Amino acid sequence: MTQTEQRKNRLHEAFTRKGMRYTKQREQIYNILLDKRDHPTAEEIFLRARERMGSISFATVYNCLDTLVECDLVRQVHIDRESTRYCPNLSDHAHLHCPQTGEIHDITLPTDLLENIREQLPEDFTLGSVEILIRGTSHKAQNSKAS
Amino acid sequence: MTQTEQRKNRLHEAFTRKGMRYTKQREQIYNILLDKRDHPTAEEIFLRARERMGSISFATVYNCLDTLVECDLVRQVHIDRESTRYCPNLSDHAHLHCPQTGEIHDITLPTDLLENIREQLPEDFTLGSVEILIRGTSHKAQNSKAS
DNA sequence: CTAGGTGCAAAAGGTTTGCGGTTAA
DNA sequence: TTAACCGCAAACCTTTTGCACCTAG
Repeated sequence: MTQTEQRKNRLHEAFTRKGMRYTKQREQIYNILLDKRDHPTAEEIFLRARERMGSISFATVYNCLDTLVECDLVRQVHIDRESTRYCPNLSDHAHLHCPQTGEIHDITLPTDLLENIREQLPEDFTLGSVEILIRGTSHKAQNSKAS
Repeated sequence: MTQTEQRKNRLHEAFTRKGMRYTKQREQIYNILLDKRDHPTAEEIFLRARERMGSISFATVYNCLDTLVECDLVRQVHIDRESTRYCPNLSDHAHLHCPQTGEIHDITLPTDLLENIREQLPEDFTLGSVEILIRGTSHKAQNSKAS
C-alpha cells in the first residue's frame, strides 16, 4: 500500500468514525494543510484547492474545514480578529507570530511548563485547553520548525 | 482633589501625551471598563454607555475604544472569533475562559513562568508579548479574582 | 436508494469608513 | 479659531445559511 493510500485510509476511518463521508474535497483540503504547514486562511486554502481541483466553492472549503476540525484532524488558530487559520499539527504547541511578516511558527514548549500552568489554576477549575500566542519579530526565521 | 478628579487628570494626561483630546465619551467608556471588570464587548459597552450618557453611537464606542487602546489604557482580549472584549488590567496576566458561561477571569501567573517561556524562544526572536488563554469549566467561579 | 455533501448566492455579524455637524483647546 | 471628534448610515470582510442538485455508501 502506498503512502498516499495509507493517508486515504486513515482519513476514511476518521470520517466514518464520526458518521461522515469521505469526499475528494475533504481529502484535498486536508492534503493542502499537510503539504505546506504554513497556517493558511480559508481563502488561501480555497485558492490552493482551486489550483488542484479546478473548481470548488468557498462554502465547501469552510464546510470541509469544519468537518476536519470536528474529526480532530485539524485545529483552528486564532490571532486577534484576523481570518481563522488552520493547522494540522495536533501536538501541544504554542504559536510564534510575527505581526510584520504575518508568519506563524509552531514551537513546542516543555511539558513541565504546561504542568506549571495547570498548578496555578483554581481548584474548582477543570482544564480544557491552553493556547499560547507569542508575538514578536523573527529576524531570520528560516530555520524555525513548522511541525 | 477627589478620586474622580484624579482619574480625570490621569486620563487627560494620557490623551494629550498622544496628541489626542479629552472627551466625555472617552472618559465614560473608560469608567465603564474600570467599574465592572467583566471584559465586556463593544456592544455591552455601548449599552452601558447609553444608560449613563443618554445617547452615544456605536461607531463612537469603537472609536473611543481604539483610542483607549492606543493610549495604553486598555487592552483587547480575543477569544476565538468572538466579539473583541476590552480589559483595563494592564498587568501581565492570563485569561481563564469558560465556554459554557462565557465568563472570563484574569489570572496572574508567576513571573518565572513567563521567564521560562522566554527561554524557549529562538535566538533571533525579539519578544513582543505573550497571550495565554486557558479554557475550561469553572464549577463555582464566584470567588475568582477579576482584577 | 437516500442521507449527507457540494455549490451558489444571499444573509449575518462584527467592525470600519466617509462625511456633515460639533467641540475641546 | 480649527483640528480633532462625534454620530449616522453605508460599506466591508469573514463566515454562515438555505436550498437545489449531486454522490458515497
